Amino acid sequence: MSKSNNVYKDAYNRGLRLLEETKSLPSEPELGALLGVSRTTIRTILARMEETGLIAWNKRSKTVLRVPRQDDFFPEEETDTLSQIIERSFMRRLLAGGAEPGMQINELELAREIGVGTTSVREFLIRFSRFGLIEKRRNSHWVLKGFTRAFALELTEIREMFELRSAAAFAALPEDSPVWADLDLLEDEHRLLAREIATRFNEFSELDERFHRLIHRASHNRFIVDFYDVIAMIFHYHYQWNKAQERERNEVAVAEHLAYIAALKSRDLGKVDAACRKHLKSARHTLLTSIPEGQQP
Amino acid sequence: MSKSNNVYKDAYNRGLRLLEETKSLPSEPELGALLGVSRTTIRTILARMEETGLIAWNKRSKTVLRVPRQDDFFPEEETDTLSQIIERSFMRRLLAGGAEPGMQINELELAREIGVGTTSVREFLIRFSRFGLIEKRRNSHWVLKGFTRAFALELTEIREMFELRSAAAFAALPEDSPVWADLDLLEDEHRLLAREIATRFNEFSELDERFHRLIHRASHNRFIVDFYDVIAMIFHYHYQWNKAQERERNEVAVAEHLAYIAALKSRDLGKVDAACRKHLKSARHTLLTSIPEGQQP
DNA sequence: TTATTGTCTTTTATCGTGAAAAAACAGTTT
DNA sequence: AAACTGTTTTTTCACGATAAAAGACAATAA
Repeated sequence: MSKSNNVYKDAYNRGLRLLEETKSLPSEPELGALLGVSRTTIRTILARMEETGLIAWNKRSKTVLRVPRQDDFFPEEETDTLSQIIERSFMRRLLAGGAEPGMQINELELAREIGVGTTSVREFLIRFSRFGLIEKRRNSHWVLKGFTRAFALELTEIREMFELRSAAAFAALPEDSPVWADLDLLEDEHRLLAREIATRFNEFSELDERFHRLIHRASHNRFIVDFYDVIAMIFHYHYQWNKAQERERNEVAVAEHLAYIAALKSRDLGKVDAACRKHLKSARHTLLTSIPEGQQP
Repeated sequence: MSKSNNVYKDAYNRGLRLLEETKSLPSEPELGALLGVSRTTIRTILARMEETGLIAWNKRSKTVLRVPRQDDFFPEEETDTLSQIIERSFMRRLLAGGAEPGMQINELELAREIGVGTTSVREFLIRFSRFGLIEKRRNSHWVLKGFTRAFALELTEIREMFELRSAAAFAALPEDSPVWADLDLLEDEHRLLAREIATRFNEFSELDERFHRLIHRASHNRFIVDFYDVIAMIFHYHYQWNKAQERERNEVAVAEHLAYIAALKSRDLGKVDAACRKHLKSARHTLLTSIPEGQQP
């Protein structure tokens, strides 16, 4: 196998959802823009849709014949990127315990275990190295630095530095900047979530990321914006392994976000600083308490 | 060709220099530690040294027979890593002009031009992407963001944030920390260079990097330490293309460093902050004035 | 018995190759 | 003629294979 066709499969699945809404599909370039793939892939999708009797396709006319059934969709797991598969697998090992700091990482073994080529694993490790959890020894193996307390402290130190600066930049943005509308929308979503926190608390992490990314973007600094990838990645997995008091934690965080948003809207730099600091402090606390004890150096 | 033996060649060249100093070489493991390579490579080196009549090798005894000549050394260019070759080639293109921001980067074309496989180029681009000069479009090509004024400003913003913090951490280090001795040594080197600046001004860049890395290390934060790689990389190439007033610039910088060092030794946070700010300001100015005009967006 | 050498095994670095996906080009339709 | 479809070319992505380099193990010498 040289390259999986997950791009096609994922786009196909998303394309199926379009069939539920319309009686005929738009032009190929339009579909390409809609699904974010090339026309080549669109044509492969259309070909299969025709084959399975979902549409009648003749040049410009693409008539929907029937609504897609559950078994028309490709299985979820076949739509993942190789790097997503590798990352998940790698993080599972990392968090499963037994992954002590200092331990060496074997490309070949990882590749065999996950069932992929070594090149993909290498490329993943290179990409992953910027998160600061692993390190390469010159023409030799990788070393696991581990998700330790030191890591969490170093991460949050930078995060706090960057976010305080971004928040200040945000508050200083002119009245007519479109970000204020974005902020209003996010505020509404927060209020809604706060009201239904009892049942929807697990939707917070996604909202959290969108909120903080909006703030960081105000810095207009690529290094600050990019650094949020590290935070997002850590929090993504952190949310998965630390379910203790998830509802309570998220409830507190939503309230802090609302206070933070109010401070931003007030444009009062003192208030912004205080609200930001308060939220970051509790975020740091949450992260620190969740570090597995076995991984202390 | 599947893998070049540059590790061997480079270690061999460094090994030759040992022959000039001693009459017999130490054990294989010891040599390995000395040259930073495995025993396998050491044995290959010894085998060649024996073959070319440099040493007599019999088990433990490795007697030096003659001093190495110039033609015993492998050519300099054969000792480079592939990634060094690719980086140099890539940067040359980037700085040669005609590399407008937004331009797309072609892996295959790069690989062909440099005469290497696509895998190596891909891995280089992934590694290089953390410098913020290029960006990947999801399952498509890379896009050049370019060495623009915006880039320089974003870079220096972070640099200043990080260095001010590191410098403060440095000054707060206890009396008995070994960094003070390192600082003393660096101070001496600065004084020496200041005295002979007329002839040795081009040695400043290397000293500059060592000095700033020492400071950054005091932060004890991997993200801060790692970020210096971005700065070092930019300054490395910056020094190559901007030779205007090099002597004057370096003379000023050496003086600023000495003031900075004095401030650190005084442990007076106010003085440290002032000296650091002053130096960073002139460093930023130097960098900004050197940005090629043609690359403004 | 401990470090060192000789030998064998494993892992990393790099390439060429082939399928998936993108992009370019050419011919059609409205 | 502008946008679309059909066709061809190019590029990206991922693999297996292979030489370089590292590492492990057994045999040996101090």
